[in-house]
Amino acid sequence: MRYAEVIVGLSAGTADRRFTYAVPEGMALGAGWQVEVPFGPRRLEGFVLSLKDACDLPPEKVRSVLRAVRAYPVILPEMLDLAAWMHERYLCNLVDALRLMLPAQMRGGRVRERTVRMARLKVSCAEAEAFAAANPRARAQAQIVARLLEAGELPAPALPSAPLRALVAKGIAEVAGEEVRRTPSALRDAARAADPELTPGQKRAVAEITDALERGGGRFLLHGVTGSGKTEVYIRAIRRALELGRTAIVLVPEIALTPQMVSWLHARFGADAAVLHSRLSAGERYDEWRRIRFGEARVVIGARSAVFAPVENLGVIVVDEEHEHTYQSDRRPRYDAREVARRRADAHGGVLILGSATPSIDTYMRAMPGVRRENQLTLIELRERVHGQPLPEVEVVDMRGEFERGNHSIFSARLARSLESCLDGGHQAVLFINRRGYSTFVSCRACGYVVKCAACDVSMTYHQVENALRCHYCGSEIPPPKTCPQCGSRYIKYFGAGTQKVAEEVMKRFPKARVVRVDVDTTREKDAHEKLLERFRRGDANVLVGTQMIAKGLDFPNVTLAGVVAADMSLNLPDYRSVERTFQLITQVAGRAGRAEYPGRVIVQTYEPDHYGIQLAAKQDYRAFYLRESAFRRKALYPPFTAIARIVFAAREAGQAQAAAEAAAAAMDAFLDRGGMRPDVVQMRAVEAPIKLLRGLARWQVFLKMYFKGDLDAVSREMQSLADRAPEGVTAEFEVNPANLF
DNA sequence: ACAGCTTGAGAT
DNA sequence: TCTCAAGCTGTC
Repeated sequence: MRYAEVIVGLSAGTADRRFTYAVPEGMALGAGWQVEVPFGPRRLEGFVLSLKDACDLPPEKVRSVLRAVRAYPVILPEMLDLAAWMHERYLCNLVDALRLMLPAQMRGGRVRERTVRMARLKVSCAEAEAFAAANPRARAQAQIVARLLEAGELPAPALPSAPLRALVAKGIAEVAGEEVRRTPSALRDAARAADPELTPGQKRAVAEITDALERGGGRFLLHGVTGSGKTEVYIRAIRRALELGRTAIVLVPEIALTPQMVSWLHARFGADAAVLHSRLSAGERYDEWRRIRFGEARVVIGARSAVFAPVENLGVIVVDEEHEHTYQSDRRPRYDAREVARRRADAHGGVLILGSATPSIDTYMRAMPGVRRENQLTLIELRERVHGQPLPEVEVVDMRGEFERGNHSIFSARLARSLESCLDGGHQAVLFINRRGYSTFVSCRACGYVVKCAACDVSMTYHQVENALRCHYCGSEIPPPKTCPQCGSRYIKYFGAGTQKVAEEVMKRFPKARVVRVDVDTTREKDAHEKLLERFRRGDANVLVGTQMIAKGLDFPNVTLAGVVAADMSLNLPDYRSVERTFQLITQVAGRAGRAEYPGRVIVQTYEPDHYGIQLAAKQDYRAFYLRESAFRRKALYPPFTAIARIVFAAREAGQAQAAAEAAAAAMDAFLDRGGMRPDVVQMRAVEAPIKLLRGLARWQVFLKMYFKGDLDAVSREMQSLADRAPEGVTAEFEVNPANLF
């Protein structure tokens, strides 16, 4: 008798272990297979971890596997190991890790087979034509016959159903389930492109990476200035991997924001490329997954979750724009795709490439000397842009001076002049403002009241197009007040500028401007993002106004001006990474201008022109910025020199959240003393969260900061278990080095 | 997740 | 001493 060790599809702590089932005689089964098993009174999906020949449980307790859901292992052995590692590393249930590894529609047992019903003729061409001629009154039927004669077969849902049914009933046509692969639109009809000539820097980078690939792996930080052609380096490394019979994964921060990366890869790898991302339809995603699983597609491109693509024999894994925080999952399991990528590369003896023009401080530090061997990255630098264009000049404009000179508009004289001449010259401009909506907050001049969301502790943003105040955290909307809700005054004023206002001002002041606005509000619909960018690419629009979602990877040759309307907006956020993020934003924005033959100009408006983050970004001196910023982090005891962990407690009543946080903090105190860990901990306390009310729930947190050398794993385990035991009515979320501190 | 069981405080 | 509901435990 054979037995299967199964992880059942129940995401509960007490069920998060192996259960042993008997394998019925003759049932094909193996590690990584998806099964259906009896569990108490219910049937559940499960995953086989391993098979064995003996079982020490009393026989009456052992039940049998009901069926194998699919006739092949859905999870490869390497991925089973990966799930086990994630279980340890991210303190999640094993099932939750396993479930990340297959598309949503394959979970939960019953999955429809992915067939499209196709209609085709059941009789010869001559007979079909004869039928059409003999039945002149059945025009719709004749039309279908004509279309089928032309096309051979057509998807049944695309044809009028009543006449089609009639044809089937008469034996003229038939409808059968046919397996059809749905190819995502991005992959359709892309032309194969030729290889461009590499710069000397690119050649060196490719040589170093492919060398490592052939010698059993390596980990690289590819630090290349904007426009230095990092993508081409990825492509050549991937090409080599394919030549060696291996596969590749390319991760991008968000697929909708980097359509060009998708088309580049497809242009170079054709049908070898597969795309995985959240905006695919269920069917598309399943088909792509299967193409990958069965080796039909060997290059996978996708956002965070594509790191779990079921490739075998992985040779290259690229994490593009490595510094983006979208690589950290905000849901459980709270994995970091960069870590998972590294782990997969190691498991396959493959190469990991982290690429960025502005690496995170954390990553760059690992490319410096003196780092522990297992964390070490090899630094490869691309210092020159591909066509030898210079990096654009960045001008920092002091907005305080503008105000003194009587210019109260959102554009400095410098930016206004530059935009004017850019448009006069027939070129295009990109303007960034890191806030969507029209006005960033609404306030009463008489009493100073600021309109806040009723469910969240944040001020509401005025959206002019919708004429509503909107909360950017929970999405709720209210009509703008005509009088102050607090003092009744009618002097309600709108402060600050968002994308809507900037777009409006541009149209008002520059008659030549044809504006497109790109932010979450204009890109909610499927493909809206691509359509808006396409308008800009074709030249139907000449000014692109947007939030930082447009800062990445855009490559428009006719853009000669890039402007940051208010650089301070991200500089003064209450987060230790605000300077790093501002530096990244300015550098990325600067990289959008002057990518082809015309030189680019970049204008950064700020009220703090002397801030090192802004000055060094203007000089585009990453190394100097790194040295300065890492010195600050070391001194102020911020990551990566320390680790931050927190449990956020949320409850209807502030008192409940506070009590839960204080109880957990007391338990942590006891734990730290018991384990002798106190000296490693910089800080541990219960405090109100920076945003104390979110979606109607009061929030408190246990905030912990500890030295890098401390036993973070042990502390994390304790904090996770405290979070798991949160009292009734209180939700608790545990996070290590969270992407957002609110 | 959910059923079946234990256990504990009030009602008879 | 009985009863009902709220916590606890086990699910191969």
